[in-house]
Amino acid sequence: MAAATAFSRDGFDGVAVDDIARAAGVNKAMLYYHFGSKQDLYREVVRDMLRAVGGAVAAIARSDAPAPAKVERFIQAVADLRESRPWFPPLMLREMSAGGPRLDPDTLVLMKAVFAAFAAILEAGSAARDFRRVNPVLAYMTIMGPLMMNAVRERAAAEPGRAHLPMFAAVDRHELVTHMQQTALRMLTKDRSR
Amino acid sequence: MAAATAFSRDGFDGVAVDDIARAAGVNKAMLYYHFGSKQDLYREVVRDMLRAVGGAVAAIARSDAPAPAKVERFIQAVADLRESRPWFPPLMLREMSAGGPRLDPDTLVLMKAVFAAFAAILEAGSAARDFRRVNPVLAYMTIMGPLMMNAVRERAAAEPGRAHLPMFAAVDRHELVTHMQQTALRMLTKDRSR
DNA sequence: GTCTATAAATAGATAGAC
DNA sequence: GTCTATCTATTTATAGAC
Repeated sequence: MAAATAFSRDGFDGVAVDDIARAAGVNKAMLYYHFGSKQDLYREVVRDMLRAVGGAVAAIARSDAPAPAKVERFIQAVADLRESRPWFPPLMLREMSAGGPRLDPDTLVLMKAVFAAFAAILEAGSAARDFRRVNPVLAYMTIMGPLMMNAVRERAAAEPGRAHLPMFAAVDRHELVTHMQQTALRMLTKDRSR
Repeated sequence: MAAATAFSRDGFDGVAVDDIARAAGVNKAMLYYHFGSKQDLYREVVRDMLRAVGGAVAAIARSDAPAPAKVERFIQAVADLRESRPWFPPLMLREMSAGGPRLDPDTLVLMKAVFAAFAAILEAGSAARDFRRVNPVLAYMTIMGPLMMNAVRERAAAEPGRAHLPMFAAVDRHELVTHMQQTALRMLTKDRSR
């Protein structure tokens, strides 16, 4: 979706509907005909994203793998979603930074489902004594935060004249996933077996 | 600074210079007289923020505490900066999400200093064999990511009609800092003695 | 359904009085 | 240095032809 790319890069206010239309190969009146308003178009983009994330995460939570494997797959899934929908992290972080003024109740339900699936994984791990008890909100932030922030870091790194800065050094995708899987399990497990 | 609050909430394009002026108790022409343009004003806000962060972090890196204590103080300092400058996390995440189009070379130097100080802490820890070798960029993301993302999560949680959602539950500041300190050290240390 | 043209509002920036 | 008034460009949104 062209709108998703534009919104994630320039923000809701930074994008002109005209530009979205041109990028999508239609004209402005078409967008208004199909979506009603700029805000409705934006909401559709956010919802599509949240449905994708929620679907993937819920499937993992429902599976019957051990909880540590579920956490590893959760991290892999979020990393994969970032590949298939590059606008996911910046759009999410922008919306949260703004205080979520364009998150209506229907969209909040979708966000809620994502977190609920993650929390269910933690709960399963605690019940099986694989995990110690951790505040699920903090655990969620600890896993999602680096994945989201690294994605926008790479976005900023891609601009010209940045590559030489150490903080914008390229990080291999597999290295990122492995690091986050290890860190997450170190955070969650009681013993030192990993 | 009123401009910082406005930019962090609504983004560069989402704020009208008129609104910033009103919030600051002056008029628009005054802002242009003193700052030249909206972009220059924005850059001053970002630079002020980065100078504050860089100063705090560099002081910690320079101190002669053991590396694990430095990491703990780093986390505490970032959490404190978020209190004294609430616009810090959203402004940072927004700018990175946009690809940093308003980060000029002088501002990048300030960003570079923050990361350099953090990397120096890691290096000291590795040299003293307190830490295992970890990609410093990933370690930086793993610590900054949750702190930044939790800050904007709380911002979104503050909007009306959100408090009942589990993902917007309040998290005690001390609990956040303690959790991040523990998680960071679990990530960095070879053994699990903590 | 798809387009062109345009209305109506708003924004960044400046001129010029004091 | 500080203000009011205004210019100019841009933007969301819609009217109306086809």
